[in-house]
Amino acid sequence: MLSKKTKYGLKALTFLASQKVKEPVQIAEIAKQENISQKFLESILLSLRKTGFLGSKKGKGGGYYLIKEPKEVLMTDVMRVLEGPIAMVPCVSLNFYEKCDDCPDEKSCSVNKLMLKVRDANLAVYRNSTLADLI
Amino acid sequence: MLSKKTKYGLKALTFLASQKVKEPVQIAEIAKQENISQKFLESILLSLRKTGFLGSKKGKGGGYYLIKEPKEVLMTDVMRVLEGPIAMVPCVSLNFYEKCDDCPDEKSCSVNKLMLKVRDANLAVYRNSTLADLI
DNA sequence: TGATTATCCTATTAAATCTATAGGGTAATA
DNA sequence: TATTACCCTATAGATTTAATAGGATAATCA
Repeated sequence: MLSKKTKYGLKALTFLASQKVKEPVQIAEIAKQENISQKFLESILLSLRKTGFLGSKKGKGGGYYLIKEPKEVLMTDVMRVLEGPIAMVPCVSLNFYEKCDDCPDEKSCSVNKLMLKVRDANLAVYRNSTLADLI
Repeated sequence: MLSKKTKYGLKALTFLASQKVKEPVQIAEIAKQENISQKFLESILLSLRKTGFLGSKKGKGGGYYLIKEPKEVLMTDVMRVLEGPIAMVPCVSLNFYEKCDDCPDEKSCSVNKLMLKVRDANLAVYRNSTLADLI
């Protein structure tokens, strides 16, 4: 299942990407428009800022804004920040590789074999999708 | 993340599929060979039996065995039983469709748009994989 | 028949994760 | 200097996952 965090994060990014005027948008505004708990959204936007997707401005007229052009924002990067590893098991993860405790040999592991295919399929989708494609 | 239930279930199915002699295999044997908690595996095998993947035999010489030929066992079916819906959000699920509370219009939803592609990619993998391919 | 074997089934608990909320701090603006 | 709006940590509630406990039931074989 996709976490609410990822769902809300994607909606917020899309919302910002579809703004005509490139001015900061307040958390409250995004939360209201997208039916998201404001406080929860706050923490999500914060993490998107810390990972370089968003910029922010404090005080009156402040809010969040996209740093890059929507077509420059790859879904692989967004998903890794919001949802975590794209692979369903650590032993097939490119960026978060970890060996399984139980499995003595990855080469002969059926789970490894299947999940490798799944990872590749998902990567292909995310690598071919940008924020611009979601609008 | 893939649940342990699914991971163990897949390993057990593969273990049974790779048996030379088609005789029932005891839970304890599978648990030992695959490093799985026996009691946990017990409940997993039970659910695989109830969903028509496995047969069982009680008493001495009893155990679990595959009902179909490995190449007849589709991963789409296995995954839906073990892991649940293949889709990451209910609004793009073929077999477990549900409308989102928050989202007013699926057609214009960015999450829906992206997750539809992901679902299709995953389905393609699972539809093209059988238990025989995992050995 | 009776002892043994192994699955069947329900309930419960422990741990982890996810989602949301609370409450105040900090910086920018007018 | 008052107001606005982001910043940050802590925590609680809910849900899911993983594992365990304990016994019931059915089949086999001596």
